[in-house]
Amino acid sequence: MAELSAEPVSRRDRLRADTLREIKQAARQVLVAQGVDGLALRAVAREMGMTAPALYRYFDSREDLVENVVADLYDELVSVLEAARDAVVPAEPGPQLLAVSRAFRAWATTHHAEFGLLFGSPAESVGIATHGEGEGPAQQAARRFGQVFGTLVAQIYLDRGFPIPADDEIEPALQEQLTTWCDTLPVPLPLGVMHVFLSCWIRLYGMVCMEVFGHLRFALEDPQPMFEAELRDLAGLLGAAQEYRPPST
Amino acid sequence: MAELSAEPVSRRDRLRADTLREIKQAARQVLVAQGVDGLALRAVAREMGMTAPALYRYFDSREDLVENVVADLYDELVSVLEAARDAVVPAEPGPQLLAVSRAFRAWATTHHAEFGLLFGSPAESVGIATHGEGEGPAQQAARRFGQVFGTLVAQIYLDRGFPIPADDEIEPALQEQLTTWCDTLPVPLPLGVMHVFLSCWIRLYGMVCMEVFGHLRFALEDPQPMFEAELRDLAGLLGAAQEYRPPST
DNA sequence: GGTGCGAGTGAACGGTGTTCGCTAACGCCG
DNA sequence: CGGCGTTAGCGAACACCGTTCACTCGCACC
Repeated sequence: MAELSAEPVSRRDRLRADTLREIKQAARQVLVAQGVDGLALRAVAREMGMTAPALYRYFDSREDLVENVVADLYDELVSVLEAARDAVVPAEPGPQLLAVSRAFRAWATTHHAEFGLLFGSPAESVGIATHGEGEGPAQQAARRFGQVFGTLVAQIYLDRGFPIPADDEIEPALQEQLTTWCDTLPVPLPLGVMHVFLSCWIRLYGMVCMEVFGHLRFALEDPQPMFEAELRDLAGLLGAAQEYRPPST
Repeated sequence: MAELSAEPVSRRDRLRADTLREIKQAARQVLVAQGVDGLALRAVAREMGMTAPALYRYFDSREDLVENVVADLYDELVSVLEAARDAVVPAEPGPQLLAVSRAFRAWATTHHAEFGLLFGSPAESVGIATHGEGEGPAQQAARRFGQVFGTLVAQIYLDRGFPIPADDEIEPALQEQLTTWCDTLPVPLPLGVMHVFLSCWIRLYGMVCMEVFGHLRFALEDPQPMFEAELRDLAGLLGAAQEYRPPST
């Protein structure tokens, strides 16, 4: 009952896939234990009783490994967000977006190093490596991540709408870009929705980023209340002000 | 006429200060040329015809050097922002804030590596190094940087006011923190002003950060129009909607 | 059952941050 | 003016890094 189908999964391939998983898992452990810059090939290899050159059978370079770890982290984050979303009853997009946003902040604040890798400066991580050409696995995973928020906002808009700027209120240069972006979506939406979504995401990203990177300590010791205030404001923008509820915890 | 006063500036101290300046300048050149992770002690020393161990006469560690470079970069950024502010005629705080915000984005987009060092993940730069204890030179410089925006917002509020939330509309936990922050200011301001300022700064930071770190490429090719749209929105929040003007360039 | 392929190793190269012992020049004081 | 202490700077060294290369071993397949 194992491989009835014509899968070309030889025993070797299976072992290889296992080691590949184990490497990424070890890399992740090193990442959380030692931080981003402590993520050394030799450390990863040591973690799993191997030597550093052996890793080159599985990844082209440290950069390549990091990129795959990033992709895995995105996928894990997406799972966390989806779990938070699906735990909301009744399943209305407004409260779901609140839950997902809170889950995002919770993940970020409890996964410092990982968050820095995904959302910090890509100077020494990834992003421009496969620059210009086809997007690497990290970019694709990042896209899946964005879709969690995007589809919820789209759902809210389609369900009952919220105030959006008219097309001619948007600067032509921005209009054009939003249009080409909009054309990549399966469901056509007004440009104003994309605008509002971007603006909301910028605020959420800015808030969480500043907190995790410690750039909010000059004013706030515990940024959680400020985060909730921003969240309430964002809910208002999406016409869900009456749906805002204080955090359950 | 040189040192008539009782300054204890011996010739040695003067030379030392000069070399210290030269080191930081060289470090900056290496930073812009090689990026953040290329900022190696040996590279800095090579740049100025020295050897790496000699740098330890001036800095405790690479971390220490980077922290001082960060402080210098903050100061330079403050100078740029102040120049942009003072070039506005007539000197009204609304247009000045617009100019400063645009100058901030311009500096960020043209000084990638430096921006990442100042506003990116502090994992491998600075910030938690002097953690808990007295703030290092970088923190102080960051404070001066924030004041450029803060005083302009305060000026706008004192000049003609803008809508702010009442104290009892702010969650108690946030109220308390805003109060302790407010108490450090020379001029007492309503808590709502601090709230609005924080919210605006979060949006500005989020926008610029996402652009510089490339996290906006999934939607926009040229983030400038979106930045202007956000700016106009922020001007509206500060009751300066009618003062908004498209960028001069 | 031999053979080829691939996983894994150890050594090596050039690079890094950092420490230590040394030299040599400089400022200060007698 | 001469000796002395301080200090800037150097070279070697250590441990670590990413990466390459020659090599061995064991499994899979013909």
